[in-house]
Amino acid sequence: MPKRGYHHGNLKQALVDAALRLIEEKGPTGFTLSEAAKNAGVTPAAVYRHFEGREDLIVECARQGHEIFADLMIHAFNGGKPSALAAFEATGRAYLAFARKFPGHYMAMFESGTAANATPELAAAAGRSRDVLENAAQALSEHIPPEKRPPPSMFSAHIWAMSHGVVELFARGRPGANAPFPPEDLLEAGIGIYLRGLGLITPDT
Amino acid sequence: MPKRGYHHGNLKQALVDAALRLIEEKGPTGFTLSEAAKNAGVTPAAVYRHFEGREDLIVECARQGHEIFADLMIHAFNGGKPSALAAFEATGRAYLAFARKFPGHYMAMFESGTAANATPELAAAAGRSRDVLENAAQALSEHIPPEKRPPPSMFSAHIWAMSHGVVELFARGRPGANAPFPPEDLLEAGIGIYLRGLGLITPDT
DNA sequence: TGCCTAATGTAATAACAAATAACATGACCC
DNA sequence: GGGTCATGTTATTTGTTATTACATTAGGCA
Repeated sequence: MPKRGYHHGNLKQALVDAALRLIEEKGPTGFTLSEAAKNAGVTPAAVYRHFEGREDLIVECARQGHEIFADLMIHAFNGGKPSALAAFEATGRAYLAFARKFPGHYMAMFESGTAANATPELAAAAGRSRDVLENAAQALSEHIPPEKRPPPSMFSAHIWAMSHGVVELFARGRPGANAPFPPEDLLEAGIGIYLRGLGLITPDT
Repeated sequence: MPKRGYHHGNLKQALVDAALRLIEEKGPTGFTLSEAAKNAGVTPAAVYRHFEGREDLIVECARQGHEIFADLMIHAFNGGKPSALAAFEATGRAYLAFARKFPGHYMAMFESGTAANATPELAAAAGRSRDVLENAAQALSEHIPPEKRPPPSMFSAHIWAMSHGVVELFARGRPGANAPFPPEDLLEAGIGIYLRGLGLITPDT
C-alpha cells in the first residue's frame, strides 16, 4: 500500500466508517471520538476539521443509516408488486434485515440517544425512511374495509413499533435471557396476527 | 432537618436517586458519576464505597426499576379480574404508564446500553417482570381457539415488543418529528387490532 | 515555474470524568 | 474510655472531549 502523506484523502468518510465499527462493537456509549480518530490513522483534533464534535459524528452515522434504510425499504416494497400484501411483508422483513446487516447504523439511529432532529439533514433523512413505511401502509390500507381502516400513519406506526421492539428486545441480549424465538419468526408471526386483526388476511387455516 | 455530619446515613439510595434524576434529565449518556455524587452532597470517590463504578450504579437503577415495574404490572393484572381480557389490557396500559411515570428507571432499564444480565440480581429482577407479562398472556391464551393459539411466550413477546416500540419511537421525540397520535391511543389501538387478529375480540362494531 | 492562499492535519493544552490509593473521621461495641 | 471497622475525603493517575496555535500540502494564478 502506498503510504499516505500528510493528507488522508477521504478522512470524513473514513471517520464515519471507523465510528460505525466502534459503535457496532462497543455500543454508542463506549464509542469515543479519540479511538475513531486513531483507527482512521489520525489525531483526535483532526476530527474537528470535518465534524463539530463527537455528537456530530454520531449524527452523520445516523444520517447515512437512514439513507441506506430508506433505499432498502423502497427496494423491498418494489412499488407494491406483486401484491400490496406481499410487498408490505417484504418491507417488514427488510426492516429486520437492515438491523441485522447494519448494526452500527441501527444503533446510531435508534440507540445513540441523539435527537432525531439534531440537524436538518438528519431530520430529512429520517423523514424519508418514515415516509416509505407510511406509503406501504397507505397502499395496503386500501384493501381494508373502510369502517375498520385506521389512518395509514397509525397503521405504519404499529408496524414500526413492533419491528423496533423486536429488534431492541429480542434481537440482542436484552431482557431476561434470550429470545425464546428467532426474531424473524417472532416478527413475522406478530405482523401476521396484526394484519389478520385488520381483516387483511383471511382466517383460512 | 438536622445537618448531617461526616456520615451521610443513606448514601447508597441517595446516589441512586440522584442518578435517576440525572438520567431522566440528560439521558444515560450524559449522566456522570461525579455529578451524581455532587448532587448527593458527597465527593466522587465516596461512590466507590457502595458501587463498583459508574456501570454498577446504572445497573442498580435498572434493577430497582424492574422491581417497581413488576409490582405495577402485577397490581394492574390483578389476578386476572374482572376478566382475562380486561386484566390484560390494564397490564398493557400499565406498561406505558410506568414509562411515563418513571422515565429515569425506564431509561436505565432499556436505553442505558447495559446488558440485562450484567449482574445476577438484575437478571432476576428482569426475569420477574417478564414473567408477569407472560402469565397475563398465558391466562388470556386459554380463551383462544387452540388451533390459532401461539405459544404464550410469543404472545407476550409481541405485546412487549409493540409496547416498547411505541415508548421508544413515539413517546419521546425520536423519529421524523413527533407522534402523530398520543402514545396511549396508539398502543391501545395496536393491541386491540392484535387481539382481534387472535380472535379475542369479536368484530362486532 | 514559483508564489499565495485555503484546506487539512499536528502539537500542546485545558477542563472534566473515572478509577484507585492513602488518609481521616466517627459509629458501634466491649 | 479504647479499639475497630465502615464510611467519606484528599490526592493522584489515566483517558476523553474540546480548543488554540502552528505546520504542511494542494491547487490556482501570475
